[in-house]
Order: sequence, then structure tokens, then C-alpha cells
Amino acid sequence: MAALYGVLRKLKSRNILQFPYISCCRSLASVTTAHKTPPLLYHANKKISHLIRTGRLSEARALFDSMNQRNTVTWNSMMSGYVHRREIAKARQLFDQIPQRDIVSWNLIISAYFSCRGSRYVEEGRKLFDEMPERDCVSWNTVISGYAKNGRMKEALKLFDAMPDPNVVSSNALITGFLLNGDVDSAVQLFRRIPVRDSASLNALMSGLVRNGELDVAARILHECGEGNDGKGDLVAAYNTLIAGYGQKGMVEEARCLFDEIPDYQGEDGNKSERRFRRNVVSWNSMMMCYVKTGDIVSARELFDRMIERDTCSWNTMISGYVQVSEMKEASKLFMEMPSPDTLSWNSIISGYAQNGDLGLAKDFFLRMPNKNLISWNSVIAGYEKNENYNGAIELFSQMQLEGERPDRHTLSSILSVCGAIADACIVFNEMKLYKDVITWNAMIGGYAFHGLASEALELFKLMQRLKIHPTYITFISVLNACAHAGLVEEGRRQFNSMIKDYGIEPQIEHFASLVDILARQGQLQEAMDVINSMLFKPDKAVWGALLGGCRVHNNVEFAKVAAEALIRLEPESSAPYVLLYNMYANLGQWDDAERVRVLMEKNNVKKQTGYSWVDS
DNA sequence: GTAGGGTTAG
Repeated sequence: MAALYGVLRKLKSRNILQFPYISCCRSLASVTTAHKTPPLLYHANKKISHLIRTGRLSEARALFDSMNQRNTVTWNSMMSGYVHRREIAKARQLFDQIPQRDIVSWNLIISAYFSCRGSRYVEEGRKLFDEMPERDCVSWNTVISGYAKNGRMKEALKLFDAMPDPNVVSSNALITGFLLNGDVDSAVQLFRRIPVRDSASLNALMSGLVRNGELDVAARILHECGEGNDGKGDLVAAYNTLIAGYGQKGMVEEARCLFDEIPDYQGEDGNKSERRFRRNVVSWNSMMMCYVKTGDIVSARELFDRMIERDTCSWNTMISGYVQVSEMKEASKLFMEMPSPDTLSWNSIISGYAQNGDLGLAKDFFLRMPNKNLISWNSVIAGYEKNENYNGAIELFSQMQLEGERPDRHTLSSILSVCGAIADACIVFNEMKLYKDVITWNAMIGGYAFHGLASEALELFKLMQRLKIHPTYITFISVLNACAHAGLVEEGRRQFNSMIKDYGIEPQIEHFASLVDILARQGQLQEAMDVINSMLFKPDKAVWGALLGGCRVHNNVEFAKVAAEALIRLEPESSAPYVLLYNMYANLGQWDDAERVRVLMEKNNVKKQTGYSWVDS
């Protein structure tokens, strides 16, 4: 046994036969651990990992704390629970306490740091990687994919060149990274250079190409890889990705063609059936989703009825289809019929009732659901807002934060619109005596800011400060928004700094977006760009949108191009950035550039939405 | 117990 283990170790260090090795090693490891580890400890470890896999982290921790004997596997399992939840401080605490760390302990903590956004974490992860006493290929792959996921391809490539045995996993990570940055050519080139590709290589390439709107390239490569390949089993996932990609763009016919290319065979055929090229659940789900996207609920249902094996996602897709066309009866019928509804199923039903004006049922389901998440709250709050039940929305908004759920931009946009009837909101606010906490203050300030009543928002903020009510990061989003609307550059900067210095609130991406907005609106575009470059966050839609908005007002094509390209990369299907850029070029008489934008839009199959004009903006 | 890839909800 020991000799065999040694041989496998050597193979591993040379990176030969990754997958067989890993599966071999897993079974072997469990055999050896079972031999050496006392049975009680062995079973306790199993239980911890089971609890973590089923999301019962606190139970796992209780068991961990109660154990009087632990080995490194115990520590690592417990750590992995925190890593999964991105609770990095707790993971680190455990890591620092482990009596005997092994490579897995190091790999775990490093992967934790790299999976958090923000360069501070990346640097810490890298520091640990440099410090670790011994590395295996997982360590290298973790760091390379970590850099790639954070868009830092320079470092990723440098490590790729430096690693002792470059392998297919790190190549796949690089492909993903290139495509996150929109670098299609490099991704395709690297893909072609991989000596022995596996199914994940093709899948990484496919999903990236689809995200970048390069459906033609994706289709070509997919068919190239399929030719002369009789073990086509691995291709199904790639087909599924492209089918879904066509669906996103409403190209149902192309999707259906691909779907029909996969042999229609369902059910068991006894031996090694998994490796055969045939439709699986995901293929059916993806095709169904294409129909749902275009509102063709009949065709979707046809597929649903033909499926022999349905999973939760099949049910959810079908339910969301009925919700979309407001057939709540059928939606809830399926919900009742389905074997085990998950959080997503509940959320679909709740948002369905909420959107269709049945707040009572929406709230009923909401109260009954077992595991609420942020989207559950957002769905029901959005429902109250759309149905003009403002008090209800604000009440839920408060309740949500009392239960420790942190609002995001979806929540905020509902709650800001809630203050749509600003006079009503004001009355409600003044009448609230008992329940006026920081959250209601936030809602009110946000309401003023949203309606461009900047001085009212800032006044209220000052009053709040005088009353010694501690503002939160949400308060500052509204305050900064108010400054943006009122064109108060200096005030905005001052508030941004005061938030950090006086209140110790770390700026989030929303605050940066506001700051960029403030500067860009006043034409300080270089300063706005400097802010973007200085952020630890990867700029998102709001940030680039703010910059683009400023560019438009101040007719700055140079920065507009940068912002529009970034937006197109983030949301290739949205027509707004194309139209904006087109109009700017047209205004300046740069017709060649304008035409290029129009062609690009056509190539990406983006439909111009009503409400945007080619001529006037 | 650690690294890369496919479908669904606000």
C-alpha cells in the first residue's frame, strides 16, 4: 500500500493523468485514513463534512468544539466550511490554530483569500502562497485561477510560466480569465495550444465566448471539436452552454438546431451510459428556458411534459415561465406538485404573486418559506413598492435588516422608489415615533436624494447627525447621490472622506459609483477615471454607467469609449451603451466610427430597445 | 478537507 502511494505521489508531482490519479488517491486516502485514524475520530470527521455540505455550519462547529481529539483533517474540514461561506476571518483564525498544517490547510486558506474580491485579500493570499513550505499542483492552480478570476492576467500568466508542471486545470483557469477581460483572441489561442484538453477546457471557452456575445465563434469551435470524435460524451455541457447562450439572445431556432443535434435518448441503457453523447437534464432545461425567454410557454411545456427525468431546475424553469406570462394558477399548481421545492422555487412564486398584485398571497408564501435569502426579501419588497403599499415596503425593509440580511442595490432601488410619493412618505416619517431608527432615516434621506431634493436630503442628514444617530453605509449612498444630483462636487468629496475618517465606514462599490457620478456630472472626467483606477473593486455597471453619463453630457468621446466598451463587456445584450456611443460619434460627425458601433451591435445581435433613439438623446 | 466548466428566482 505504501509503495503504491509513493508511485502515485510521483505521478502527481509530474502531473500525469490528473483525474485517474485523483480518484485513485481519494479512495486510497480514505482506506489509509480509515486504517490509521481511530474509528470514532474518523466518523466524527465524516459527520463534520456532511454537516457542512448540507449547510449546517453551526452544528458542525458545535461538534468540532466538543471533540477532545482532532487531526488535521478535522481542522481542514471545519476550515472549509468557513471558506465556503466566505467567512475569511474565522477561516484564518482556525488556520492559525492548527497544530500541524498540511498542504491542504495551506491550499484552503489561500483559496479563501483569492475568492474574496478586493486586492487586499489577493495580496494576503499571495503572501501565504510565497510562505508555504511545500506546494503541490493544487496550490499553483488555486493562485493562478485566483488571479485570473480577479482579472489580473499579468500575474496569472507569470505564475503559469513559473510553475513546474503547467497543467490543464491552470490553462482552463487562464481561459476563463482572458474571457472575463473580453480577450477572446488570447483565450482561443490558448485553447488551441493545450496539449491534452479535457471537457472543462471546452466548457470554459464556450461559456466565456457566450458571455462575450461571440456565438458564431463558439458554434464553429464546438463543431470543430465534435468532428471525428466518437467519445462525444464530454461535449454535452458545451452544447448546453451554447443553447443557453442562444436563448439569452432570443435565438430559439439556432438553439433548437443544436438541441436536435444531440441524440434524443432518455433513461437507462445499463452500461457506461454516462459517456455517451446524449441529452441530459441540463440540455432539456436549457432548451426549455429558451422558449420561456421568448414567452413561448406552450413549447416549453411540451418539452417539460416529454422529460423523463426532471430535476428541481426543470420545475423552477417551468414555474418561472408561467410566472412571466402571469399564469399564476398553473405556476402554483406546479409548485404544489413538485417533489422538493427549494429557495428558488419559493422565490419565483413569491415574486409572481407580488408582481401580479396579490400581495396577500405573496406575503403568505414569504412567511411560510423555510430558508429566506436576499432575493426573497427583494421580491416581496419590490411587490409592495410596485403595488404602492409604501408603508408595507418600509416595514419589510426594516424587518429585513433586523433579521441581519444586508440590502443590495435591488433592495435600495425599490425602497428609493417607495419614497415616490415623497409627500406621503414625509407624513409617514413624521408620524413614526417609536419605530424611527437609522433604517427609516435612511429610507427618507434616500427618498429625497432619489427625487433630486438634494438640500432636503442633506438637511435631514445633518439633523440625523445632530441627534447622534449613527449613519450606516446606506445613509452615505443616499447622501452621495444627493450631492451628485445637486452638482455639489466639494461637498461630495467631503462626505466621502468623512464617511471613512469620522465614521470608520469602508467605502463599498456603491459609494465609489456615486463619487464617480459626482465628478463625471461636473465634467471632471479624468478625476472620475482616477477614482475608478484607484478602487480595490472591479468596476461594475453602475460605475461605468456613471462615467458614461458624464461623458455624454460633456461630449467626451475618449472616456465614453472606455466606459461603453466596459459596459458592453459586462452586459453585451443591453443596447444602451451602443446607442449612446453611436449618438456621440454622430454628433461629432464621426460617421465611420458611428457606423462601426452600429455594425458591432448588429453582430452581437442586440436589438435596439424602444425608448432609445438613434438620432436624439 | 483544497484548483478549472453547463440550466433556474429579485
